[in-house]
Amino acid sequence: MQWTSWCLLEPELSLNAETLAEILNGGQTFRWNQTKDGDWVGQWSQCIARVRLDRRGIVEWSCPRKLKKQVASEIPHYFALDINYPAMIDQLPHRSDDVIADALVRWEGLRLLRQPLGETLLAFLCSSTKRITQIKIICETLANKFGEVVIDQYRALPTWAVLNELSESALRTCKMGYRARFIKGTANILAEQPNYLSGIETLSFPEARRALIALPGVGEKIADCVLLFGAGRLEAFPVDVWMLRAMARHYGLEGWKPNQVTHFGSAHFGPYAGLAQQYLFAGERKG
DNA sequence: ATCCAGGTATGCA
DNA sequence: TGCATACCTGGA
Repeated sequence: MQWTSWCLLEPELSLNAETLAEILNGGQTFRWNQTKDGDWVGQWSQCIARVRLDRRGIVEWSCPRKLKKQVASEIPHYFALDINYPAMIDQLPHRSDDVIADALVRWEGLRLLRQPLGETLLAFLCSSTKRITQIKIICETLANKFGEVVIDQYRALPTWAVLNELSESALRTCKMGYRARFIKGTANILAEQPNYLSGIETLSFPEARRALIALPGVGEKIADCVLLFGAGRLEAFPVDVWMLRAMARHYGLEGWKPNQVTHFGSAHFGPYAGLAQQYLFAGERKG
C-alpha cells in the first residue's frame, strides 16, 4: 500500500514518546498498534493513519494515498486540534492541587481523542473486566470477521446495523464471552431507534448519561467513558479500579465507592474533570 | 497450569 | 439503597 509522505499535525502537537503511547494505547482507544520502527498505525471510522514524532517531538502523520482527502480533513478533529487545551488545563485546580499540577507536567501534551460515538460504545461494551490488550484483540477480531474492508487488510469495526444481524454465538467467536449478549441487546435497541445515538449528542450531560445507561451492558463507568471519549463531554469522570486506587492514594479517598469518587471528581476538578481523570489515570498506570 | 481482569445485571437484606 | 454473586475466557 502506498502511504503519503509525513506531514505535521497543525497546530503542532509537542509531546514525548511515552505520552503519545498513553494517548494511543492508554485505554481511550483500542485501534492503534506500534510498528517495529516505533510508528503507530491506527484506525477510526473509515480512516487509517500513521503517526510518529519528529526529531523535535512534534507529531506528524501519514495515511494511505487513496484516503488522503478524507484523513486530512478528519485527523484534526480526531486529535482535537481545534480544542484549546491550554485554556482548559488552566481551569483545572493546579494552583491549589499539587497532584494535578505534577501530573500536568509529567504528561504534558496528553489529550482526549474525539472518537466516533458508535465505535466508542462498541469498544467499551467489550471492556468490562478485560485488559487493554484483550480489548484490542476483541476489536480487531470483530473488524476482521465482520467489518467492511477499508483498504487491503484494513477493516473498519462493524456498524451497529451489521452487529444487529449477527447471532450471539457469532459474536462470541470474537472472544468477548458474556459481553456478546450485551452487544446483541444494544444492537437491537439501536436498530429499532435509529436516532438513538445521534440523539445523545443533543442531550444534556445527565440525560445523555441516562440514555446510555439504559442500554444493556452499559453502566455508569462505561457510560462515562463513552461520553468522554466518544462524545466530547469533558465533564465525564469515569471511575474504574485504577481511578479508585489513584484517588485513594492521592486524595485520601480510601474505601469510597465509585459514584462517590465520581462526585468528588466533578466537584474538585470542575467542567473538565475528564481531562484531569486522564492525567491521573496515566500516572496510576505508569507510576 | 491456574487465576483474574479498566463492569454490569440481578437477587436478596 | 446497598452489598454479594454470576457471567466468559484469553492471556499473563
